[in-house]
Amino acid sequence: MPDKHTIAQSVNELLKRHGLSVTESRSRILEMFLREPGALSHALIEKKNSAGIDRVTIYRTLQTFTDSGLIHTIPTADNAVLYALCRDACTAGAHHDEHVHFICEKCRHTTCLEHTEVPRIELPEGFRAGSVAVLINGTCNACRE
Amino acid sequence: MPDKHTIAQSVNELLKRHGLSVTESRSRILEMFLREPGALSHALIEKKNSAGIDRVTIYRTLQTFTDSGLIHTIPTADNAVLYALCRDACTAGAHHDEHVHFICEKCRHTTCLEHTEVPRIELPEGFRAGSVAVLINGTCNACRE
DNA sequence: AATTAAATGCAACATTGTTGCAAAATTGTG
DNA sequence: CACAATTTTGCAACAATGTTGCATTTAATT
Repeated sequence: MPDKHTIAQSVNELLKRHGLSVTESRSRILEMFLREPGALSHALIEKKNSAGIDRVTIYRTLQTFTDSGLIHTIPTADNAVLYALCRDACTAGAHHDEHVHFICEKCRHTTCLEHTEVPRIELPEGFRAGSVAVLINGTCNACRE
Repeated sequence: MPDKHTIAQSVNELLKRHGLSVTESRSRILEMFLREPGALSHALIEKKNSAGIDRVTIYRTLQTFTDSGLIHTIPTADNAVLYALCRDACTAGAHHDEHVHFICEKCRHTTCLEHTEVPRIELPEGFRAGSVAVLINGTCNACRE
C-alpha cells in the first residue's frame, strides 16, 4: 500500500487534473477509491465515512467524479450501483471503461479486470454498438480455495 | 401481434408449467411481458398497470417470476433493474440468460439478443467465471436512420 | 486580504423497496 | 360443486435511497 504522502499528492493532483476544486470531502472520498482495490458503493462509502461528510455531499461528489471522468459506474444485477476509479485514459464526457468487471460470489468484492479485453461482438443487422459492458460473476483469485 | 386468445392461453400455460398458481395479477403482468418485445422495469409496469394492482404485489410477482425462471433481471448502469422473459430453457434456480442485452440510446428500449452468443472471455489466473452478462449501449435496428 | 464563485450541510421532500397481517382468491379433494 | 387448506393480495406502516432549495461555509482568483 502506498504511503500517506503519496496518496495525498495523488489525490490533489487527480482532482486538479480533472478541473475540480480541492475540498476536504472530495479528497477524502477520492482517497477511499485510491486505497480500495475494487469498486465502492454509495452505502460502503457512507460506512467508511468517519469524517461525517453529509449524505447529500457524497451523492453530489460521486456525480461530479463521474461527470469529470474520475470514476465510472458499474451496473449490477441487484440494483446497487458501484463506482470505481477510471484508468487515466478517461476524461470528462468520454469514459473508456470497456474492461471486464468481476463480482466475486464469495466476498462480494468487485474487481476491474483492466487488462482483460472485451471481445468484439457480432451484432444482428441494424444494431450499432456504442459502449460494451461485461459483468462476470464467479470466484475471484483471493477466494479460491 | 398475437391475438388475445393465444396470449391468454400462453399466460395460463406458462404459469402452470412453472408451478405457479394462476391469479389475476400474475396473468396481467405476465401478459405485459408477452406483449412487450423487450424488457420492462418495475416503474414501467406500474405505469401500464391500469388494473390497479398493488405496488407491493408487483414487487412480489417480479420476485416470484424471477425465482421460478419465468423472467430474468438485466443490470443497467443507471440503477434501474430491468426484467425480461426468459427463453424456454430457463427453469427455477437455473437461469440460462447468457445472451447479450442491448440498450438503445435513442428509444431507451432494451432488447434481448437471444441469438447473439456471449464470447468466452479469458480471465486472469485464479478467477473462475460463473455467469457472464453483456450489456451493449448503442442504436437499435428500429432507430437507425 | 477581499471578492467571486463553488461546494457543503441542513431540512424537507420524493421515490423506491420491505415487512406483518388480515381479507380474499386459488387449488386440490371429496 | 362446495369445502378446507394454502397461497396470494391489499393495506398500512416502515425503511432505505435519492433529490432539491437555500443559507452558510469554503476554495480559488486578483
